[in-house]
Parts: sequence; structure tokens; C-alpha cells
Amino acid sequence: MKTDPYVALRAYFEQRAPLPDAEFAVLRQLFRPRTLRRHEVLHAAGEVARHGAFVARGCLRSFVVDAQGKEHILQFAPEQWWIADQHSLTHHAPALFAIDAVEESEVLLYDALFYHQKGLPTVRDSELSLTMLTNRIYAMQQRLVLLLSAPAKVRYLDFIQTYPTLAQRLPLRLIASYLGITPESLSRVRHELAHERPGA
Amino acid sequence: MKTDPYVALRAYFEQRAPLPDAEFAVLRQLFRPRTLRRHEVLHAAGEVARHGAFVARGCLRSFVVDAQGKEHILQFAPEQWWIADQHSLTHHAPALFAIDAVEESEVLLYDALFYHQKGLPTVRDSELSLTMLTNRIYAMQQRLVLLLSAPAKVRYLDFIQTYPTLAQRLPLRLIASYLGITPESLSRVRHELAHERPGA
DNA sequence: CGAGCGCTTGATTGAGTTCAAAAATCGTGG
DNA sequence: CCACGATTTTTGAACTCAATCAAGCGCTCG
Repeated sequence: MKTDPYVALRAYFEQRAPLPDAEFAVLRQLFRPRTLRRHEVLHAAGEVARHGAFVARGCLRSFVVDAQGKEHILQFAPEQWWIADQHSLTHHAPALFAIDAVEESEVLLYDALFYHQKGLPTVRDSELSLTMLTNRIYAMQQRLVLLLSAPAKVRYLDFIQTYPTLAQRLPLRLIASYLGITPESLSRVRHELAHERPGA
Repeated sequence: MKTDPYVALRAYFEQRAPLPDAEFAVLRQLFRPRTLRRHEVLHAAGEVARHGAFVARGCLRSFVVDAQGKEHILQFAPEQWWIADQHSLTHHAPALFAIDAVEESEVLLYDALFYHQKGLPTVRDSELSLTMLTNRIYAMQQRLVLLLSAPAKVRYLDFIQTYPTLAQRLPLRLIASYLGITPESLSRVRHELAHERPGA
């Protein structure tokens, strides 16, 4: 057990506010560890999602496949991110999108109950799920604005800012899918940038 | 008082599950009515948002203004919709976007406390705010996928489906802004559609 | 009745796609 | 550890959708 996922979870909470052992002991019971190999799915589109995940190591993504068979990536979830089809989880409805591992990953699974946190005494965070959802909305808004207003090059630069590590380790075609452009276009954008700013 | 906004709010809840008078009595205290004239703002971008709104009549929108001075509409909120900058509300941070009235509107304002619903006994909905946020995410996801995958014409057709009433009553330039295209382009899209399907 | 705003229409331009093929990289089995 | 096939990335050329620039039309409202 070289990388204990619960240690990563604890770190996540501590980064935000001190968390007494007792409270964390309760919290951790809501999670179950799992390792995912590359390309292994958490759930497919159309299935009812039974779990969301906290990513302790690696990277997951959520994505849809459109009528033309093209994949569109909604979210990347590298270390310390949450990922889930909340709608499917809470309403037991078929998931709109699939979630799979982009790399070998270690995650902590939680289920629908987590959002309500009935058992938890205070955990200071009946707000926890609210914060998670609010952050998710915030991130999606940023992305909407970029898609509405900025050309591919700017969106790519923003991506590098937002996910510096991912920009390195993910294959170009996944990044292109996230940005909403073709791999060919992204390749060209990179080419241009390499010439504009030789020191990068 | 021909249109009591609280009646609209009550209707909203009843549509989802029966709501005893006693519980609604508690709930309604979290809201304060307000009338907005066309173009009147709830808050500007950069201000700390103090309220979110339930729209009883009319239509609000949230939008950002980009570096080139162009407006981008994030959300329309016609009757029975909620609209707010949750991030700003809950974190007392400067709002990322502005909210104003597209038409003369009647709304019920709520503040940050609403999300926690401390005072409320059960209201069957400690889930209420969770549901609201989850629905918001769901809607934004749909829109992201459309922006990533579909050309302007398809996005417009989807808009008509999703907001049949708005497609009628909103000026074209607002719809264009929402769709992420220029008014000129939307005009042409409409022209094409009128010819393709003469019976519409 | 004129000024201004919103919508349309046209001509041109440009960012990004598509199709095609070559070059580079990766993974796997021998 | 190397070699080979498969997948990724790059590069090129033609094309397309939507943006931009520029008039012109019709309406409302002041």
C-alpha cells in the first residue's frame, strides 16, 4: 500500500479546514477504494450510476458519444478531483455520460447517500456536497464562456493554465476532444505556439 | 396583486411533491418579493451577489461581458426557474457574471442561508438545494455537449425545443448570444429553416 | 416625421474541418 | 532488447461554416 487513497482524501479535506480524527473516521466509512486500469469504466452511458469517485491517483474523465460516433469530454478529474454523474446517482436515472480511466488510477467510490450525509454529526460540512456542486458549476461556467467567446488557441492556452500537469501527460487527441476541436487543429495550434514563443 | 409570486412558488413545489401548508409557511419566509423592470439588474459582475431569485413572471438572464465587449449569455430563467451566482453567494466572492431582467419580471429573492435551510424542519428537501444545483449542472452539460458537437442550426432547433416560449418572445440578438453565434448568422439559419419546413 | 434600433441580405474573409498520407511513437510478443 | 504493427501526431490541400464588414429595410417611439 504505497499510496493509501484515504491519505489523499484526508489531505484534500485538511487543505480546506482542519478535520479532527473522529470526524474523518466517520467520513471515511462512506468511501470504498478501487483501482482502475487504463480504459476501465466506472459506468457506461445509459446505465444507472451507482458511484461517484474521488481521484487519489491517476485521472478519470466523463464523456459522451454523439450521433456521429465522436467522443466529447465533459470533465477531466486528475488527483484530488471529484467526478460523478450526480443526476443519475441521485435520481437513479440512466447516466447521460460515461466515466472511465484515462490512466491507471486509484479512486475512492461513494454512493448517493454521500450527498445527504445523514449519519454525519457535523463534519462542519453539511456544506460539503453543496461546495462540491457549486465548484462544479463554477468550472463549467468558465468553460462555457471560453467555448462561446474564445478561438481554439486561447482555449488551449487556458487549458495549459488550468491543468498544467494534464497538458503534459495526456495524449493530444483527448485534449482536442475536451477543447472541442480536431486533433489536426490542435496539432497546428501547438505548432504556431512553438514558433511564437520559442521559450516554452 | 393579480399575480402573487408566492402562488407561483407554491405551484413550483406542488408540481414535485405535495407540500403541507405548515411547511410552506416556513419556506416562504426565506423569500422576499421584488419587481424588476426591463434591463434592471439583480447584481453586476464583480459585485458580491446577495441574492438568488426564483422567477414568478418574466425572464432573467445571467451573462458575462468578454474582453472585446461582447455579451455571452449563460442562462435564461423564465417562469419557474431559479437563477443565481451560487459561487458568489456562498463564498461572498465577486460575482463572475451579472444577472438582469430581459423583460419586466416578478421574482422572489433568497439569500445564502437558503442553501443550508437550517431553520427548516424537514421540508422533505434538505435535498432541495441539492436538486436545484444538480439540475443546473445537468442543463449546463447538455449545453456543453451541443456547443462541442453541433453546428448553429442544430443548436437553434434545440433551443426552440427547450424554451419554446422564449424563442417567441425574446429578441433575436439575445438568442444569438445564448447560442454563441452572431445575430446575422441566426437570421440566416432562420431563413434556411423557413424554406426547409414551410409549415413551421 | 425623423432617428434609431432590430432584422435581413450580400460579399468577403478566416478559423477550423475533412480527407489523405507521411512521420513518429508506443506497446507487445518473440 | 529488438522488431514490427498499430496507434498518434504531423503536414498538406481543398472545402465549409460562421464571422465580419457593409448596406438596406421596416418599425417604433419620441
